[in-house]
Amino acid sequence: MAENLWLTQLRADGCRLTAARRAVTEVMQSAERALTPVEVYDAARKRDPRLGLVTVYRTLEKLEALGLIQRVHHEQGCQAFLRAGVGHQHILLCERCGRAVHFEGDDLEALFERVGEQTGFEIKSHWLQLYGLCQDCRTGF
Amino acid sequence: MAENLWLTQLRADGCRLTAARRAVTEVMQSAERALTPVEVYDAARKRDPRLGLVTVYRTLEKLEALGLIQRVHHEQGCQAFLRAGVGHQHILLCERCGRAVHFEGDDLEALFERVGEQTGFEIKSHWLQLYGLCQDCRTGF
DNA sequence: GTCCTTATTGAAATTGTTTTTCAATTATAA
DNA sequence: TTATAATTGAAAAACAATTTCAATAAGGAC
Ligand SMILES: [Mn+2]
Ligand SMILES: [Mn+2]
Ligand SMILES: [Zn+2]
Ligand SMILES: [Zn+2]
Repeated sequence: MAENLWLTQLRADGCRLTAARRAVTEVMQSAERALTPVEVYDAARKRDPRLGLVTVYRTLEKLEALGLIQRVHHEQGCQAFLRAGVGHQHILLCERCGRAVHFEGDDLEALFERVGEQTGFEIKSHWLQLYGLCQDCRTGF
Repeated sequence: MAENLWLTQLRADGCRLTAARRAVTEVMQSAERALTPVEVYDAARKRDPRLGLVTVYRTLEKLEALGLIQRVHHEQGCQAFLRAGVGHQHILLCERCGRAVHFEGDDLEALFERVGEQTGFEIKSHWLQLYGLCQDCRTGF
């Protein structure tokens, strides 16, 4: 069988393993940057030419529900998906090529404390995204 | 005349002051939470019943270009607008009632330093949003 | 105030995206 | 194999945002 982890997860969730799901899964697993549904569609049809866009939407929804991919918010347009990070991580995006990297270790407790006191809010969660230039995009290309 | 600041800014940008712009401006200036274009439309029509949704889109675009309002990204749906913060500020949102508050004073230099070294990225900017419960929503209401 | 120019407007049409519906297909367990 | 029910893609529908365009009206010139 030699199933990869995501497919095993899908199966564990009661899903059938279809050509469509394999194609979308492979695309998302190997993507270095966040992809829109249409981008996933175009890439995945190279593996399964009969694939429909509707199924891409449905599969992305499923993968997101399983925590295998996550939505990436961008200044203009927020419908791109990326492999999810493990545990508590955030994303660092290259402004030029779009490459996405996860990082961890942000320590914001002191900030929460102070902001909570100043505003009367009880801070529950946060959302942090960094932007920059990746190694390749810095050095020539 | 007694024009308020946003209208003055619009005029300085060469805009004419119309009923539509006054209505949208007033709505956005007094909103305690981020509003979608349709929400702005509904609220602003109470002041200018002839207002069209297209003009709401156009006016929001203009106000955003002038830096008077900003887009707020939310897990489901990212087309809401809010008064912009002054200088370098971020947003704190109430998960229950949507109330939005600006705060400042996040110091992330050490994080950037470390993440930059680990990833090879040159960090250019960042995006931070906090979620929680506002005073009212914590205490009964 | 009146006139003139031109930015602005709203309705309608268009475009683009996401969701729903449904009959045909097909993965999987028996 | 066969039976069953999940899954699929096409088409339609719903929704969101943008473009087009003739009518309107803001604001400067007088
Ligand atoms: Mn964090
Ligand atoms: Mn900051
Ligand atoms: Zn790059
Ligand atoms: Zn609240």
